[in-house]
Amino acid sequence: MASVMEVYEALMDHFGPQEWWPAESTFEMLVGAILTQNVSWRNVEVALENLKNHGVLDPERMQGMEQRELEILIRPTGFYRQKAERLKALSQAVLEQGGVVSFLKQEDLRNKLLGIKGIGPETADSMILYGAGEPTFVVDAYTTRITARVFGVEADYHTIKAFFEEDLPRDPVIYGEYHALLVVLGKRHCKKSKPVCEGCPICHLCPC
DNA sequence: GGCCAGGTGTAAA
DNA sequence: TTTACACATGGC
Repeated sequence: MASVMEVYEALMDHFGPQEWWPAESTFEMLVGAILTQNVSWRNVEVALENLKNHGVLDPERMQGMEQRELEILIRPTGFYRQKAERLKALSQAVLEQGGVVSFLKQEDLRNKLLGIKGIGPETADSMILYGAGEPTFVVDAYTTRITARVFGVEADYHTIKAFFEEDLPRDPVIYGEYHALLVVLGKRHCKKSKPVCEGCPICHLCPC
C-alpha cells in the first residue's frame, strides 16, 4: 500500500503547487468556506462576485444588510437561506471579536468555530488552516473517497484527519497543498461514480 | 432526467 | 452511535 507521503509527492510532481485558498482577503476566505458547503466552487465564485459588486464582502456591511438581500446575492450556491443565516452568524462573531484578525487569534479557536451554527468540522478546519495559517488537516468528501480507495481506510472525519497528520510534517503549507491536491485529483480522476485512470498521476500507487 | 458538487443540523432508530 | 433526511442551485 502506498504511503501518505508518496501520494503527496506524486500529486505535487504532477499538478504542482495549488496555492490555496483562492481569496483576495481573509474574510472572503471565511465566507467562501461556508458558501462552498456541498456545492461546486464554480457556483461559489458567482456568489462571491455578487457580494463584491454590492460592496458587502465585509463583516460590518454584511452584518448591516437585510438577510433577505443576502439570500438573493448568494442564491447560486444553493441552500441559500441556511447559508445567509450562517454568514450572518459568522459576521456577527467576527465583529464581536473586533475583526477578522482577532477572530482568528482566539484561544481554542476550533471549538469557538464549531460553536457557531453552520460551521462543522470541515468548515472549521478550512478556516483554521487557510485563514489562520495553523496546521490542521482538512477532510472533505474527496479526501474521504480517495482515502478509502487509495489507502484502504474507511473511517470517520477525525480518524481520517489523524491518519494524514500522523504521517506528515506539522506544516500548514503541506497540509494546505495536500488538501488542494486531493480536490484536484478528485475532480479530474478519482470521481464518485468511477475512477478515470487515464492520466491519473497516482494510478501506479492505487489498487483501483 | 439523473447524478454530482471543496457539508451541516436535526431527529429518530 | 449510526442513519435518514432537509436544505437548493447549476453544470454535465
